[in-house]
Amino acid sequence: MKNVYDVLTERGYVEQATHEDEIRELLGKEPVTFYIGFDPTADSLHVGHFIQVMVMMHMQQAGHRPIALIGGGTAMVGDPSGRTDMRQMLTMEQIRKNSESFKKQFSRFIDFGEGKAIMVNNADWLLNLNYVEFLRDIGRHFSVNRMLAAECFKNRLEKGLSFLEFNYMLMQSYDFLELYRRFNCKLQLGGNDQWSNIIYGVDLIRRADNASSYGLTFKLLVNSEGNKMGKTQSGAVWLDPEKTTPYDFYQYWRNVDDRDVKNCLSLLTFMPMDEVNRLGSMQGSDINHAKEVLAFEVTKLVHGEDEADKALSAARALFGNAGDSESIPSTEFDRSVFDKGIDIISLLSRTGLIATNSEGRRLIQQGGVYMNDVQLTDFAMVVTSADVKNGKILIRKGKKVYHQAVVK
RNA sequence: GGUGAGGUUCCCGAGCGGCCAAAGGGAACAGACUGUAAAUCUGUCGUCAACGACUUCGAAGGUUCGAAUCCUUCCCUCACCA
Repeated sequence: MKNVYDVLTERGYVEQATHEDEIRELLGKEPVTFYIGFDPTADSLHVGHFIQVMVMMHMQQAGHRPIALIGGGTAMVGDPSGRTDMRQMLTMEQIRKNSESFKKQFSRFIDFGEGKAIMVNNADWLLNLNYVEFLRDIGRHFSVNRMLAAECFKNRLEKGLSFLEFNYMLMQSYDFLELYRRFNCKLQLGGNDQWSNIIYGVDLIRRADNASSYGLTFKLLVNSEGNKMGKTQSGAVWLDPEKTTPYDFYQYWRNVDDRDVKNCLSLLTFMPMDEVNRLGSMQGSDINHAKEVLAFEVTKLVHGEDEADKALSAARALFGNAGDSESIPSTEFDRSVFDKGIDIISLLSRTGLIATNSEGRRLIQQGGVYMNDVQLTDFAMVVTSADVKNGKILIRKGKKVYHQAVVK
């Protein structure tokens, strides 16, 4: 069997490693317990987290034991890495709720059965630390001079960094030490923005327990222009179907830039690499096929095959002419609404396609709204039962945002 | 605690008594072109019962016919000093 380190490298996950050769050797010869931390700063994981989860899945498949660490304690502080300003502080209650959501989502991807994986929350050990004790045991191993030189604080030194956040690094390092002691966890993985935090953890384990540990970071999911992927006008692309519908999720991947297709296939699906290479190197409009595969595969992983099928089918119905349009996002309306008639602006507003009435008028004036594939020109028009086709009205905003009003 | 510089519409950033719903850029949205791609071009981009009205320039008061612009107090940020 192929060494998982080589798999991760080949697929393009790996960015930096503390000890490349040792890690590779270790992963090749024995099951290794490793961890990745996730701070519950929102009520759902998003695609940025998903790439980390993918790594965990690869590792678990190779026989290693993942620890999914939920940062209930560290979220109280907030990681300053790569940020230009301080995070909004979360309340205990929010963090607790978010942690619960994370927990559920992890269980969908990772097998937590009998010793195969562990889920922990660092709130369990961080929240009850004694300040002075912590400073004496842990704090003494940290050099402020070195910390200030760390990449992750760089722009914060210009913009301002509170002592609260400055401590984040110590807490994360302490997590690693704690997991090393509890579970013999010798390897910490993370996004490349975590590099500083990780190497200080490795350092701490050496200083405190005189033991070796390792760190490995992964590429962040960025597009060909270097911008973080997984952001849309309406926020992040979430894994929670309530927050990002499977259809929208599918569409996000269906619409990636040509140049990102290969990278996404390799990072976000389990497709064999020769297939990834074949699809990723398609040229011209052929690459649309590869995008369809990408969207389908990622949606399948996250939402299951049923949802992926539905999304694929809906997309084909709307953009081609095959497939059925069942699972296009929809809003239900009472029959009486159309019997009476409803002005188009209110209709758009109730479907959530527009945020304000002005936006709706503008859209129509610009020719950006279609009803049953007919471009609208009059924003004062009234929609009635006569416009209902087969119990629904298909509304299109712009070129590719579809919504249907379903009559109940 | 002292001194200095600041807080402007999603972001960056001009404006410093009327011509300001506020330049410019970015993001975003729509149109054209396309392949549900990119690039490019055009338009839009506070709200509303919309040729007008209303609410915005950290907060609250005040001066003025008139304030984002001046004054007072307060809150916050940054820099240097302590």
